[in-house]
Amino acid sequence: MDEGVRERKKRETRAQISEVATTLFFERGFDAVTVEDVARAAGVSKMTVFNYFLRKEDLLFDRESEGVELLRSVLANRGKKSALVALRDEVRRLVASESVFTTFDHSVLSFWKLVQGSPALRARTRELADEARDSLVPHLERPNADLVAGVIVAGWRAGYRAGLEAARQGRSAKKAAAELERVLDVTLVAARAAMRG
Amino acid sequence: MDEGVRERKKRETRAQISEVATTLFFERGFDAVTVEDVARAAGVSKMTVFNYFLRKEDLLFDRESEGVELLRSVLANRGKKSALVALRDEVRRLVASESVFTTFDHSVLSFWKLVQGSPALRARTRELADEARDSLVPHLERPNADLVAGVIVAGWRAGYRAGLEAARQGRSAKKAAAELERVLDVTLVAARAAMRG
DNA sequence: CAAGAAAAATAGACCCGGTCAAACTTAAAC
DNA sequence: GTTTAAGTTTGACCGGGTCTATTTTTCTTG
Repeated sequence: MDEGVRERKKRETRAQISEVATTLFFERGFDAVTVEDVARAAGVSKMTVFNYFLRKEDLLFDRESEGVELLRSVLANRGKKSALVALRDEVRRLVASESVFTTFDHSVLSFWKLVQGSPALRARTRELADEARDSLVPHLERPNADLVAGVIVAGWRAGYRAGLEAARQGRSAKKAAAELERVLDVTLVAARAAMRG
Repeated sequence: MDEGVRERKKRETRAQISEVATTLFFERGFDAVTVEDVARAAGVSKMTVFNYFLRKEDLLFDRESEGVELLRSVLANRGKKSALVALRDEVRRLVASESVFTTFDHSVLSFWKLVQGSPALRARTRELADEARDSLVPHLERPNADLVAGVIVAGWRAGYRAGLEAARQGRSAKKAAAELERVLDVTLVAARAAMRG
């Protein structure tokens, strides 16, 4: 028995809450929805919500940690490549596979707008960025590892912003993705420069 | 009449509150002190505290915006220098003038410890970093300005961490400051690389 | 100097995110 | 079917932060 009734219900409840919450957030904006609103709409108590999600922001960023997970796995299975090259190659692969195009479609633009509209959510993105940086440091060669990790994360954020901005201006998702790739290429150069010292 | 009783009292009250608050924070830790504690100790009401300081964190970071101010003035009066060189020169000047040494003395180490011990304060430092980045962008040459600003801020943060870490390990403030300067030099190289593309 | 305008401080109620303790419900294990 | 443990709920509580109405204080002007 891999999954009893208990486990199943937990998974369902969690998914239910997250889904309901996301819907409400898009309808009314993050700050205008209280946790109790979410709880009521999900047919559950406020405590239960906080039982599944540590912070209110996690209701939205639930699968955002997948990004950190991907980062980790790329660095873990990089063979003889340097961390920098492995990351660059992964980005190229993503852009080539076109799966990244959906990153800059309309739905993600409104997601971005939602995030930008809430101080708490913006703060959470910053926190996630710092976490990514810290988890990156051990995979980089010793001198200046902290700086290099910071540069990479700064580059990722800048690339993301550039892509979203391009998409916001009505350019195609493909062009937006290309913009992301370009900024990341520049970032790679900068990171290498930082690594040499 | 440049300053009536009204202005003077405002200034005094504000200083009083900030001072009392800082003392309490160092005594008991940021999260263990409530705003009402601060208000009571300052002989004032809670509302008055929030009247002078928008957020609780501002009670501690009151003069932290001086840094942003310095940044602004350096960039404004840089003559023909590039923004990057102007910033590098300012850092050199600070380190040479030894005024930066006090940045890594014991009192600032405990300040740092205080900040690191509180999620709210750490979040605020991240917010300040992003604000600094955004205020930097307009002063940089066009292509990749956003990325370059991000690199500079990442470098500044990394340098600061490096200096504090050196100080924490018992090295002299002078050596810690030299460490900061070294990281910033590397950052300059990386930023230049990012600028060229 | 007196009286009213303007600014600032106060008390108090209120909202929301988040935590805690204790009781209750439900599924698991025997 | 009874015990045991996990999960949920309720309700109280705390602290940051906002709002309103009231009072105190300073400034101004006649």
